[in-house]
Amino acid sequence: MKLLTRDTDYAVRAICFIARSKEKKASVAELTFRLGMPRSFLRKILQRLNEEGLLESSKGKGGGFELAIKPEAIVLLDVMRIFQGGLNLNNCFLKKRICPEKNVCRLRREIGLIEKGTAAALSKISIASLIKSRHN
Amino acid sequence: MKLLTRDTDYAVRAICFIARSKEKKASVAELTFRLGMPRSFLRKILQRLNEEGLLESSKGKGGGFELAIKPEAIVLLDVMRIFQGGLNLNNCFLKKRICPEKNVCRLRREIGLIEKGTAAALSKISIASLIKSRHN
DNA sequence: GACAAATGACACTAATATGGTATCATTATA
DNA sequence: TATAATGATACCATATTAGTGTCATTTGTC
Ligand code: FES
Ligand code: FES
Repeated sequence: MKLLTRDTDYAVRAICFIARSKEKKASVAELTFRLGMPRSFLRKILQRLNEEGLLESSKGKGGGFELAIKPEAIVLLDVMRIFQGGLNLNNCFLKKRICPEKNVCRLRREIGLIEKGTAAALSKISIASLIKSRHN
Repeated sequence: MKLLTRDTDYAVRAICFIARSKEKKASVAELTFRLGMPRSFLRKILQRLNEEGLLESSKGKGGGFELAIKPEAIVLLDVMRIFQGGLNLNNCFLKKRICPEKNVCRLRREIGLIEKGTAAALSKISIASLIKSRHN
């Protein structure tokens, strides 16, 4: 299984590119060209990031996307949550009902802890930290 | 996103049940009844666990499934790998080719580390440790 | 104002994964 | 030989993932 899906991945790379660019702003055209992502798909992703408040868009000629908040303030988990809904415990089903032992279940407790650990790790990695090195 | 899919979950619970049962063996009928899982689905899962060497099956009347190895030797990651292919880095695509920066990419390195950490945590939880408490 | 260059909104599609069912064959025991 | 079990395997329904396409709207420039 994959921790990050494609859209999360594209989103992170696009955000990194924008954060690193001189103008602090980029159009879909430029991003498509520089990052080689499918144009329409990328547009959808950027629009979503705009809705969610990570990016800010400007329409019309010369428009594009820029960061809405500082690169230190954007972490992987934020992006992941937008496209994948974050980490989540799966329910245990017992005859199609949610298992009554849910709260005492050892398995569920352990998995819950692991998910928390993973989420914490994903929260430590910011866009700022990613763009320090030359590569996305 | 969910760390474990349904089949992994069912598998773990079934293995726990078998490990805890007096006879150290159980039939699909019994498991279906006691764990309330869809019968056919469970069968498929058990067959797979048999193929993969975690369980051993006996056919014919009085048959069923028993552990092929000690409960201490089965960890969550083993089961997960069988049904979900384990944790895996997603490839970065650049114009439909695998990204040439893959090896120097900061993002990929960080994600790789997180996956390793998660996998390590999943490897620490054995069936033996799960069946110590009364609940799966 | 006309035009071009940009995003907004949103409907649609294709491919794959997930969750589940069903059937017939084979084997072992009583 | 009847019965109770698994083996093998095909099938199905739904959800998720990945991606495309179109028309509307906004904005800067000539
Ligand atoms: S929550 Fe149902 S067995 Fe764990
Ligand atoms: S591997 Fe391609 S940008 Fe990270």
